Amino acid sequence: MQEAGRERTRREEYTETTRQALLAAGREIFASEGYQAAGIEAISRAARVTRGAFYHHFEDKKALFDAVVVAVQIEAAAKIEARAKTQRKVWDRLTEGIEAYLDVCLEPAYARIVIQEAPAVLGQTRYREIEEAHPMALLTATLNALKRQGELDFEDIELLSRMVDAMICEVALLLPGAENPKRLRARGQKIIGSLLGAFRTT
Amino acid sequence: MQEAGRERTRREEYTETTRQALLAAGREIFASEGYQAAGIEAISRAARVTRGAFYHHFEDKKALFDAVVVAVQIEAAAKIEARAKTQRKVWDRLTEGIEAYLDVCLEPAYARIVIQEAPAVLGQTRYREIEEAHPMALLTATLNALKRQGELDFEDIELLSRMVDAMICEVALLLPGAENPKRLRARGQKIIGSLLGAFRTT
DNA sequence: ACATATAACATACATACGGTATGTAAAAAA
DNA sequence: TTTTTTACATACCGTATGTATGTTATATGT
Repeated sequence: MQEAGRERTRREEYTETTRQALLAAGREIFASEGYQAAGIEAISRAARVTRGAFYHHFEDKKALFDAVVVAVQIEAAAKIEARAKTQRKVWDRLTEGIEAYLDVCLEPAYARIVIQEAPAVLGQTRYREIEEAHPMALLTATLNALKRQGELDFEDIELLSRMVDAMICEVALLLPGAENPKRLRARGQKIIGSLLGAFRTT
Repeated sequence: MQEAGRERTRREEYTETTRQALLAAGREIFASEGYQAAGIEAISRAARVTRGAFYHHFEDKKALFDAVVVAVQIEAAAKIEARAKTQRKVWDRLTEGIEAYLDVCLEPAYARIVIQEAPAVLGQTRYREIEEAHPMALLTATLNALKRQGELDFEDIELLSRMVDAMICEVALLLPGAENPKRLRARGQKIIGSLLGAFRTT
């Protein structure tokens, strides 16, 4: 049995390290090969362990994928928040945050793992659960702040957030295949801006 | 060798029938079990043939899924077009079409096969190819008509269509889990309407 | 300090599923 | 009538997931 407030043992450090290795390997291979083509054997080898170790740390393949998505989303939210914080006025934070979100969505790993595959692999409900807890929480919070300040007027901020989120992802998925990405991005931002503008009061 | 303009033989009718049976079975089982869980064996059994027949008609599992998605999308486009045609003014056709599109997205089979799984299974590019050819073509055409009539002003109608499409799908995916679907739907339509309103000139 | 238990893996095995190669019967073509 | 082709069925193979069992090092209790 473990004592309550005990020091962290070396062994625990090791295990945490291998767990992280599995997570990192999964992230890599899921991003490059896709969920289905990513073999547990390959992931384990990349983490320099056997499949036994894998199944010791994760229930199954889906569980690893879930963990990867959560990790990626937490990271994304952090990046976005950092960028947003560079602005003082709330409305500027919003536009900066959207900009940052778009940049994140353009990372190939994020696009493939989170946007393209996660909804299908984890199911809509679980996917939204993760999304709501992390990157979308920022959007919702910012829009709510604007609403409290009387700069924005709409009943259902949660829904408005989702719509903006959907539009950002749509633009992000379109960008890699566009013949003029800069222009497309500008136009996309214009559309998103127009939507928000429609509910802007000041 | 086959003659050029020859009559349709009974045998050809039979083969077409089994192909349709496979397609129908695939549609059923993909909708209820999802792509990954849907076994080719199960699909073949449901179509009352063996796996040999399956592989005679389709290259592989993905090919069947592709065919199913195309069929579903063609059907969807037809439904939407029919509903839109009930209106005379182009702008009313647009809103009626959006309404119809939402209804289609709410069918569980459509939501699962087309919206949730198709992008991941077929890949973004192929998915968009199908989407562009069928249900989105209507949206784009209508918006372009409005633009020509001078009722709508935006440079990139294609992009605007995609945005509206994304918003509709977002609402549709949110609806089944909502505690007040009617209200959510109304609010969603309001947001979409606001976006279009932002580019409306008249 | 020593025995015991448990955590962190490795190994081996069972199973299932996708895909392929081959076989066959009926119908169309020659 | 023979020959070929089509539309399947059967048999088989490889691979990937998941599970059950073994092993070793470390932590714990006496």
